[in-house]
Amino acid sequence: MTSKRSHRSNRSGDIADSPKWSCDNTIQQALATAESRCREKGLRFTPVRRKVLELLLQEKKAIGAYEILERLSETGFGSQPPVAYRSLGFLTRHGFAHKIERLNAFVACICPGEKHAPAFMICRLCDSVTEAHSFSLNHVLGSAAEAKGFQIEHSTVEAEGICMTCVEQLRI
Amino acid sequence: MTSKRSHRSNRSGDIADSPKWSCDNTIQQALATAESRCREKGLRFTPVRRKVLELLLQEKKAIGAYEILERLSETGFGSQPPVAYRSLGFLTRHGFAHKIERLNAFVACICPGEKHAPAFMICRLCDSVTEAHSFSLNHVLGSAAEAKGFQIEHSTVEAEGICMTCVEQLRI
DNA sequence: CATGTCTATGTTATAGTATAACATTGTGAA
DNA sequence: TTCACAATGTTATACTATAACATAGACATG
Repeated sequence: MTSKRSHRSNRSGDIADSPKWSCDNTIQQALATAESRCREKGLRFTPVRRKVLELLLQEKKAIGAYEILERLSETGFGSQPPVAYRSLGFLTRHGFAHKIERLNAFVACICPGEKHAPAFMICRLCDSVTEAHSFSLNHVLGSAAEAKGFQIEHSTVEAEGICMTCVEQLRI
Repeated sequence: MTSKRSHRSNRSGDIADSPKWSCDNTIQQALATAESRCREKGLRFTPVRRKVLELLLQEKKAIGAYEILERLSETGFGSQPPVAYRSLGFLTRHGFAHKIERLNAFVACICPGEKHAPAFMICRLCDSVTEAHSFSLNHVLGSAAEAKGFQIEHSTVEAEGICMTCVEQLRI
């Protein structure tokens, strides 16, 4: 593949790629939060896991396991897929990151360590992924399921379209 | 992988696997409907495409592209991945089938050829996939997006859990 | 401190999912 | 008929993910 993902990025790659969205401060803060959440729960927030979360936090986009892996190995960690997948598994299992199913890629969570059923907005122009929480969405989904006698254990809600920033770019 | 999917099927495979959920009658009817929808829209409902849809209609579960491919080639069609992927692409693009992102697998659509934003209920015990339509769900999702200035073009809603039948089995 | 146990990391190998690119065939309009 | 285009078929390869086993750390217990 010249890849679904890279063709998605053709437009405005300059916008999405260069300026990191969060300042280091925020990232360090998020990492510290994750660390204490882990301590509380008796989980081990090891160096690889921390590094993977840091990499995710540095991006506004979702990143694939192999891109993570590449950056990990540049930093001296192992260079084989399980190294990335295991940390990603840990982070997603414990609510520090999410997998975006439509992209086979991952994002940091904005409310780390909490139980929640988020919805994601994926911009097909700038590739940004935004996490949203909607009580009513989950309520309605729950009702729809209940009506069929279905017990939801995990929900995936992903909307693809155009984000506000890109919509505005188009109007100009 | 001994595979996520095959381990998912360990329980009650007997229930889900043997009896096809729809009688041939219904399947033939669905195929006929698809055929006329295609005619209306000037689309070509070719033999491979028909066969793929038929295979999907025969299952209550989602099936992977390679499983489809295998059955296709047994029936005399080509045996290489694009053969399956192209038909699946056609069927999903035009609303005759859906991809279940969490499973990397496909299901026939229950309201073929219509524009709609379905939600799916995936049973982790019997692997059944049920399509549901909820106006309010889409409404709420749309509102949540609108609140962020996001324009939804396509939505993916997939709930994983336990279906009514399996819940009842557990209670017995 | 020694030791056994459990978790995490690292590696090799391989399975599973998907598409690019090009050759060939079929279909329909001019 | 012939041209243009869509569909099918094939080869080759890219991308995503996990199994299985070896090694190394963490940590509780005697």
